[in-house]
Amino acid sequence: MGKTRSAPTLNDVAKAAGVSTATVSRCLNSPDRVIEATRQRVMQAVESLGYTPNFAARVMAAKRSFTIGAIIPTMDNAIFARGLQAFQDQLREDGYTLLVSSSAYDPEAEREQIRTLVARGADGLLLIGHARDAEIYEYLERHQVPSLVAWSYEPEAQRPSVGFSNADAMCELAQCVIAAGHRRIAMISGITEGNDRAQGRVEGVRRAMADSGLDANTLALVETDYEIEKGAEAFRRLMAFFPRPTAVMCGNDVLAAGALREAGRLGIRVPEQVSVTGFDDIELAEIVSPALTTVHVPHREMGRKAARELTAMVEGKSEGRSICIGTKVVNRCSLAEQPG
Amino acid sequence: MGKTRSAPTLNDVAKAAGVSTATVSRCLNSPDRVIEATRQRVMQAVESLGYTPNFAARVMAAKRSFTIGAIIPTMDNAIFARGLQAFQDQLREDGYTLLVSSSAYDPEAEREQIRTLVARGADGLLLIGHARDAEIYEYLERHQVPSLVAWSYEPEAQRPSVGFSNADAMCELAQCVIAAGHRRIAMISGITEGNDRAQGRVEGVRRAMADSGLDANTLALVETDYEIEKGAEAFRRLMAFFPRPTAVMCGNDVLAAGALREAGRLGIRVPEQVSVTGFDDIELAEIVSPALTTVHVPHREMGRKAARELTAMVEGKSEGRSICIGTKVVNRCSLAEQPG
DNA sequence: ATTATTGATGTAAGCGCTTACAAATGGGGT
DNA sequence: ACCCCATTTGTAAGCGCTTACATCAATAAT
Repeated sequence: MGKTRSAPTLNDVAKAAGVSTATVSRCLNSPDRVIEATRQRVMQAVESLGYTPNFAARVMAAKRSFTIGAIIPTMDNAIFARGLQAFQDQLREDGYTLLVSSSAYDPEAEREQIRTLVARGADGLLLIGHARDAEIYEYLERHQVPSLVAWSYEPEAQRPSVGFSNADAMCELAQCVIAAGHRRIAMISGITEGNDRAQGRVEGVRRAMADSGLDANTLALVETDYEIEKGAEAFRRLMAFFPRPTAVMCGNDVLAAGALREAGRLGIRVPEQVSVTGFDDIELAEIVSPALTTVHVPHREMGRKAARELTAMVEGKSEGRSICIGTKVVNRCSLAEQPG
Repeated sequence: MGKTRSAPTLNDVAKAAGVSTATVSRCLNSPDRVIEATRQRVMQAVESLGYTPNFAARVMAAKRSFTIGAIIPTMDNAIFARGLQAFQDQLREDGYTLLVSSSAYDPEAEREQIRTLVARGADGLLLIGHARDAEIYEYLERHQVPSLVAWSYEPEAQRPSVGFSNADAMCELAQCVIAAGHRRIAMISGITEGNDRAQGRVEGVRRAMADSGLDANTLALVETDYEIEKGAEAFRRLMAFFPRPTAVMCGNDVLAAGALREAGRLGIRVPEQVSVTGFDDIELAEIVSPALTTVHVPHREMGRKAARELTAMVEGKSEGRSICIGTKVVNRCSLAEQPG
């Protein structure tokens, strides 16, 4: 005891098994190219030495990492959690590993992360939304790293994407709000700059208003970060407007949860006095009271499909298609008929 | 146009700048070992070629990755989110990158992830809780990868850890519950097998009961996964007990949120009829109604301190100390005096 | 019996980087 | 003028792995 062994290498295994490094490598990567007896001997050695291949060396030699990178705007709340989990599950099934990092909604940080992930040998990248410098795509092309956009679906964009039309989905919800008799509509949106999902959602509300003969310019709009407290703050501001809005549509469930909380603090009853809606249908939507009327996004489906498409691209089996995911309005309790 | 350039290497930069690869490498890694004029010329070339160092090659040559790995039991809910975010922030400040993966509370998966992270060249590892095979620690030692345990503090464990005593913290909360007059106490715990945090929390409740002269064996205990719906289910079962418990202490806020929701569905008023408590004080605790009385864990502080300690270990500046983080009970609305 | 063919294994050339060491350069100090 | 030392730069040896190609043995075909 006490003998300081250091980590074994391919070479050590080869020696122990009495074969060449090539054979060991083959045992590990394409076992069927090696005869049974040899393989057993090698695996034996691998086992007893407790050998783990050095990833960096492998990537370097094979120019393939079986790693997919994903850059999401935030990990702070659950917006991306479920979809990403499904993405990862599917990747794992197909033999890939996922590396995640968050950009904090900062384009500069995102660029940085993309470079990092590529430098780390990611075989493909999952990006959120389309808004992004062309230069980045050039960089990816140069490094021959395919990328797929999720949480957004724009068939006319040149880039492949897996997601849904944020505008259409929100428009549908807005139509429900209008159908419930609301005329003084307000919206708490995420920051729209550089965020096509947030933009789309605002656009959806405006479109529904215009379609119903309402003046889209009367939409009381507040933009803020995706945080519960920010949602609360925005709601308070909106409630000071005159005439006071009767429905507050939120850019996502997190903002809506904040709005609900503030309503509670202000003694405003939801939905009796003011209706509130969300977007995403994350777990939170069912927990708050009243439970949120929101847009359900099939995150798991989106995640899995994105994974399948991206690996197909990585393996040269697809040029990169765009896939549309359906959303639907789910009616809970936070939206009610506008009284009077 | 159309000319397919491929990613530039150190060599390309060296040629473009008219220096050797060693000089370029030095410009990038220890700029002060290179004279100003040369450095400018090199940086110029780096810039114009759009060069990004190949990470795998760098790790391989330098045997240092400036990457820290963290394996957490789950990403599904927010339990680890805030602490991990702080951990990452601090790491970044110190020039490290964080790689996260989740083990889904499966020891086998955790072992796998640890190997993966080490193979990827992680300089250090953050692990959650102490319960773990000795073999794993041997493996880490052999690969000379320091590791730090978080979310738990056990000075008598040989391994360094940053966290708090789960038992003490829960005991304090249980004392509050008992002080409020509750005698029929129930607990919804996470799965305790292989989870020292969950074990500690149960132990804390038992200890408080024993200390107050209650029979710890009368604790009605249900173990379940950390999911809202599981918490709800467990709560329902507990409410069928006779005599019915007057206080339900939950192993974390997520379970408590589920309990609260089920109470609503069953028409049981909290805290008038039954008190409910949580643990962690994640955002959720304030959102649910009634807001949860829970144990506040300073996640950010824990994350930052863990990061500092682990990097110190990686850099050979520390042998691995254990750091204790203080928790405190926060009184909101879900715990009330036991009537009668 | 001889040759072509197939399959298992070995040989060795990198992959793109860091770094020990060598070489070159440029002052002081004498 | 000479030597010494410090500073800057270059040379080249790996890091641990994969894989194209060479080799070799065994079997099938002639």
